[in-house]
Amino acid sequence: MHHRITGWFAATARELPWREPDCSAWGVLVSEVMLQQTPVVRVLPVWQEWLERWPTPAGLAGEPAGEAVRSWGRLGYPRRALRLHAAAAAIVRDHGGTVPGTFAELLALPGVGSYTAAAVAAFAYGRRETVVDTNIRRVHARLFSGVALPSPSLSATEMRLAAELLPDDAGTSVRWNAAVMELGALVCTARAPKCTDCPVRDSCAWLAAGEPPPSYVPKGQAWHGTDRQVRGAVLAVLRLADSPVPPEMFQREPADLGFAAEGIGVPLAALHRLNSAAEQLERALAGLLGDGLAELHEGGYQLPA
DNA sequence: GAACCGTGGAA
DNA sequence: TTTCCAAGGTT
Repeated sequence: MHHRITGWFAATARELPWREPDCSAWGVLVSEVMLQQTPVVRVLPVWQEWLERWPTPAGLAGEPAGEAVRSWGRLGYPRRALRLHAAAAAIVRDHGGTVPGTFAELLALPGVGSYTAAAVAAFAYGRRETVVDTNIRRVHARLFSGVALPSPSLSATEMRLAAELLPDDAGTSVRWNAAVMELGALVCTARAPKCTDCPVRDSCAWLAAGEPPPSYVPKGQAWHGTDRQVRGAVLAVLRLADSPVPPEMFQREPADLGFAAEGIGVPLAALHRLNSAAEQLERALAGLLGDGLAELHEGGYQLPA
């Protein structure tokens, strides 16, 4: 099993910049955070820009948090940008500017949970870590448990299985982690898995069981009409604004604002098109302030300085 | 454990 | 057009 999957990986793995041998641990950390719930193709260009602009944690830590949020662009979940900025500051303060290499040290960084800590320790430092992400969970679920999808939340049983499967040798374990993840991303996908391309289809418990459907229906997240949608639209305005945006600008028709809406007219119009209640807009603004994604300056909203 | 947090491309 | 979901983390 290990040989077949790692052999497949060696032959077909994607060339990604954060997988290059000369990629720094900082580059790996940035990639892992950006890849949290965001597809590779959308991360690639933003990652390149970040690493050119901030090749070290100190570079990012030396700039306002708002610059991290602004350059995050439309990757989504912008709190990740804020936490990456905070992580950079912590790395400078507590680790002399060098990304730490142990699971525990990494886990202590803002925005770094058990997956990201294990992934950075493994992929940046070659350590033997039990890496479990959504891809690995799905592969294990099908291959060994014979079910279409893993349960909604990560269980101790799954962690135990992943730990047992991990090769003893550190270098081999790193390749194993990356290979299973890649298999889940490219072949053993959530929808329409490409089983004919799978190197271990002969051993798959799910295929052997006749591809039984999922035992539960994943409930999707609502989007239209939600606070999140309004937050996103407000933040799109703030990213483009080069001066504080007065609250009333979020309420009015952009056409009525005239030259005042110069530069932010498009995202302002998009926000207005949502036609959200004043109460919802206030909730979104308050939420952004509370999360540190925005701050008040001379009566207007702006990205954190 | 559940809720919440963005965005865009594919099916 | 709507739904699904992508290298999760925090509260």
